[in-house]
Amino acid sequence: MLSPVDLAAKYRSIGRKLTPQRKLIFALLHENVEHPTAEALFAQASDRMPGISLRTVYQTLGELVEMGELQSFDIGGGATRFDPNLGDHHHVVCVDCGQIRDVHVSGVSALHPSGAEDFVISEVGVVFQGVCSSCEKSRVKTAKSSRAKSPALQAKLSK
Amino acid sequence: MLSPVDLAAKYRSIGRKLTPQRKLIFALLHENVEHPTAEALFAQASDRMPGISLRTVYQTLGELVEMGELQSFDIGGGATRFDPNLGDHHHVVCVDCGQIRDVHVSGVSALHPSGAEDFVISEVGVVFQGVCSSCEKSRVKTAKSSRAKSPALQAKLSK
DNA sequence: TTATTTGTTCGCACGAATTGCAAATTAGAA
DNA sequence: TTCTAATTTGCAATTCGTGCGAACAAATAA
Repeated sequence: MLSPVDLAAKYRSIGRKLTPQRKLIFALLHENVEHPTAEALFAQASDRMPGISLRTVYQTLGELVEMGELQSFDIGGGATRFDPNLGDHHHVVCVDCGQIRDVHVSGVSALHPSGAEDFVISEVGVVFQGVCSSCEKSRVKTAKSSRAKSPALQAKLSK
Repeated sequence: MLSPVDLAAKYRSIGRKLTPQRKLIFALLHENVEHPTAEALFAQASDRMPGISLRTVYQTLGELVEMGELQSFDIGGGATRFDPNLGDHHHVVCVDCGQIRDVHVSGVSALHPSGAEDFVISEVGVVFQGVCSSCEKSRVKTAKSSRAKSPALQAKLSK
């Protein structure tokens, strides 16, 4: 993570300014490991800086991504997620509660796609889907009643 | 891929009907390897069946996913992509033109996330990002002029 | 065959997530 | 302190989907 001084320098180097809003958003991103959405960051930012605009949050996030100081990704759910972790990592998602966690995965660089020989690959992303332990627990209780049927059948029956 | 007869049977088995609209959408999905969005399918469907509703397309896609006859995924760009390929496969995306291609990747099941020991993993998805050969070619021409600078700087300069 | 029930399609309104634009502010250089 | 370029904001407009109710269609019962 960049220090405030370095961040200011980085902004200056491209003719931009490190404003209080930018400083706050950058700080919030690094205090947070939940891969927040823009709206979530806006909510947090509003607490510390009442009046900050959602538009500014979007704008700043976009800039940081462009500057290479932030990663963004989509994994369903509609909203884009942001991750200040620039290191080599991947993600695990709980299909139940939606939490996203950074994980390390070895062996990823050894993966090679067959059927894309004409591509020059620059990045590889791995996403694991599963159920976290706390969701698994609450799931057990209702397992017999609600999870015995297929999703399609459930949908039909629930009408 | 399910034959029309099997698809009808599958629909019947859950008390639903294989309507002309459903038949068309299913067929279009299987004629298409571009992982279309709902809107794209709607456009294609409209050609063959003028008057079909976008609402019906969304509805049918949702059903097929629920029935396990279709996969859906998000990889940025806003719209959900649909893939009728139910086999074990992954995706490659061209960051330039946006094309998405199915690829086979061996060794995926051997990947294990460290930092998520409390998760019960059910699925793993791998997405490769890169540039396809045709984009690579058109890229070369403008390489010296536009790609020598960082994205951030380019953005600034293009104002 | 006609009436009835049940499942579908469709149009429309609404909601969430973003982005474009122009006016009002503010940070920094001179 | 002054001035200029960079920023922040609010608001309208867009895109992607979903909820809902009315009009339709298909299968069934009478």
